[in-house]
Amino acid sequence: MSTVSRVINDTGYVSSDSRQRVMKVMEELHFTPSNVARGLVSGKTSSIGLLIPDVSNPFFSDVARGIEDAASTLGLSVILCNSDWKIEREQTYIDILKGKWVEGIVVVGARSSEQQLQSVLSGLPFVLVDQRSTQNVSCVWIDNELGGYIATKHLVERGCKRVMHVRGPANSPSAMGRHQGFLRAVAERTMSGKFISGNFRFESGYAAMGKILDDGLPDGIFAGNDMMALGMIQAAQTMGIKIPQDFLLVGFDDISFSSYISPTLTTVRQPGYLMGKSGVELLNQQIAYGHSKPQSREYQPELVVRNST
Amino acid sequence: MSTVSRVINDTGYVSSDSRQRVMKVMEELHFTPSNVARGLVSGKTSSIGLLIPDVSNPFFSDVARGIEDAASTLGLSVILCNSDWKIEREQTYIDILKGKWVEGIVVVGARSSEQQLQSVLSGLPFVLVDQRSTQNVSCVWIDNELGGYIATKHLVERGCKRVMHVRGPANSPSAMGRHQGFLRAVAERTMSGKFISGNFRFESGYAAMGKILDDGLPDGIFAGNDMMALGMIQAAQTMGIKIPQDFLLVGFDDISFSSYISPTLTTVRQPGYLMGKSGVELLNQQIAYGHSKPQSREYQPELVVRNST
DNA sequence: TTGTATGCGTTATCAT
DNA sequence: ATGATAACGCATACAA
Repeated sequence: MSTVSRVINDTGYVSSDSRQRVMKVMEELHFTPSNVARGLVSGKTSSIGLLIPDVSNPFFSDVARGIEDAASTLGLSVILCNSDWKIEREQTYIDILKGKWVEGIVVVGARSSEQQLQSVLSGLPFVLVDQRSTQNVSCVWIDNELGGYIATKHLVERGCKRVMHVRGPANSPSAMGRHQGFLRAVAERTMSGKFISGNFRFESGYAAMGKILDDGLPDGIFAGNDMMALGMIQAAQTMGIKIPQDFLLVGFDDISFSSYISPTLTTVRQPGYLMGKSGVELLNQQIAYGHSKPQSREYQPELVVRNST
Repeated sequence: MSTVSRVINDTGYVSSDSRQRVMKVMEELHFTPSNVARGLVSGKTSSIGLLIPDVSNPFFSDVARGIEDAASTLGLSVILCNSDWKIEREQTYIDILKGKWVEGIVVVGARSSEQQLQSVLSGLPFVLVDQRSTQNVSCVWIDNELGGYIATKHLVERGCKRVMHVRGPANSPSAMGRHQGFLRAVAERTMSGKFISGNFRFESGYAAMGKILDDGLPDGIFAGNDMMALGMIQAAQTMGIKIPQDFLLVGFDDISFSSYISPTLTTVRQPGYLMGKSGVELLNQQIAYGHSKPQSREYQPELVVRNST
C-alpha cells in the first residue's frame, strides 16, 4: 500500500485520519520497514564498510570507535572487516562489501596500493585513513615524518647524545615516515642514528631491547609506536635498566595505556578517534555530493611529555 | 537470464559451453551479484549484528575480533554497534539491525534484560556473550562467581589477612558475580571482606586507591577487572606504595596489557576471543537449525599468577 | 539444457 | 487524498 509508504517517509498527501490508522497498525504489528527492499529500489543501503587491519589493536580500536560513532550519527551502519594487514584479505572483503552495495568504504592502514584499491573498488567511494594519498583520493593522515622528527628532537633537547630508533615494518608507510623524521633530526645535529626493525608489536619491542643492549645502550630511543615502547619498558624492567635514568624513551600513537604504565610514556599523539570520525565525514561527502573533488584532512602530531623522558 | 543464476549458484543443469561463456562475461564486466537483491528473495542477508558496549575497550575488542573471525569463516558479515552500556542505544541498534534483516545478533555484555531483548527481537536469533541466560536463550559465559572466589582464595593462600574488593558497577551481572565469589571466599575464612564500588574503568581504580588508603591499606585487593587494577597500580605507584610488597593485587579478564606492565598483573583469565568465536558458532546453530534448543557454552575462569602477588 | 514468468518489500509514477 | 502498477536484481518454479 503506497499510503503506508507515504506516512513512513512523510512524503506526499496523507489525510490525518489515514496517518493515524497506519501508525496504529504499525505499532501493533511491530512493523519495521525492510532496508533490504529499500536498498534494492533506492540503491542506498545506509551501510559502509570498515576495512581495518585489526580491531583488537588499541590504536585501531580507537579509530574504529570514531568511525562507528560518526557513521551512527549519519545514520550509517558499519560492516567490520579485519584484514590482518593482508592484501589478499583486503581484496576479498572489498568484493564482499561491493556485493552488499555498501555506500562507501573506510580503508584504515591499507596494505594494498591505491591503484589496486581503485581498480577493485571501480568507482565505489572510499577514503584512506592513517595513510596519505599520492593519487587523488580522500584521506586522513598525520605527518609521520614530522612526528618522528619531533620525537627525536625532543630526545636531543633533553640532552641525548646517542639516539636510536626502533622502526616499524618496512612495508608500512607510517613506519617509514617516522624513520625519515628521525633521520632528519639526527642529521641536523650531525649525530649518528642507528635503527633496528620491528613489527609494531609488543614482543617486537621486547626483543629489540635485547639487541640494543648488545650494541651498547644509547641514551635515547625513539620507538616506532607505543606497543613496541611498552615492550621495551617491560624488557628494560626485567633487565634492571631504569627509564628515564638509563635512557630516555619516546613512543608514538598515545594509546591510552601509555599513561597507564610506569614510567608513563612520552609519546607523539595521533588522534585515532578523531581520524576515524573525520574519515567517515569525508566519505560521506563523497557519497552525498557524488564524485566531487576528494578532500584530505591532515592532523598534526603532538608531543605528549610524560615520565619516560 | 536464469542460466546466469544457475552458474553462479552452481545449481541445476548448465551446459559446459554456456557455463564457460557466462563465466567469461562475468570476468569481463567485473560482475558481482547483489546481496541486496539476493537477500530480498531469499530472506538471508549473510549478515549478523554485533551489539557490544565499546569496541575500544580491550576486553571487548578481543571479543569482537573473535566474533568477526568466526563470522567471516562462516561467510557472515558483521555489523558493528557500540551501545556504551546504554539500554536505549541497545534498543535503537536492534531496531536498525532488524530493518537490515540480519540473520541474528550477538549481544555482548547487554544491559537490557533478557525479556526486553526477546521482546524487541521478536523471534530473531540471538546469543548472549559474557552473560548467563536465566531464560532459555543461547549464551556464552564464564562463572564469575567462581572467578571471584578463585581470585580471593589466591590472596588468602598467599597469606593475606585483610582483603578487599573493588567491585564493578552494581548493574553489571559480571561485577555482582565476582563480588559474590569474593564474599564466599572471605566467609570461608571468617574474614571481613569490605568492598568499594567502581565502574570498571581505569580512572575508577585510580580513584579507589585513594579511598582505600583512607581506610587503612589491606594486604590483599581483588579488583573487579584489569582496567581498574591498572588504575590502582598506577595510583599506588604515585603514592609510593609498592606491589606486591605493601599489598597483593589480583585483577580479572587478563587483557593483554596485564602482562605488559610492572608489576605484571596476577589475574583471572577470561578467554574473550574464544567467547566471541563461540558466540557466533552458537548463533549459527540457531540460524541454521531454526529455533531449536538453545545451547550454552561455559568457560572456566583461570587464575594466571604473575608478579603482583 | 534453456528461457519465461513470478515474487521478494519498497518506492516512484501514474490514475483515479 | 488514495490506490494501482512498475521497477529494483535475483532465484525459483515452470514451460519449452
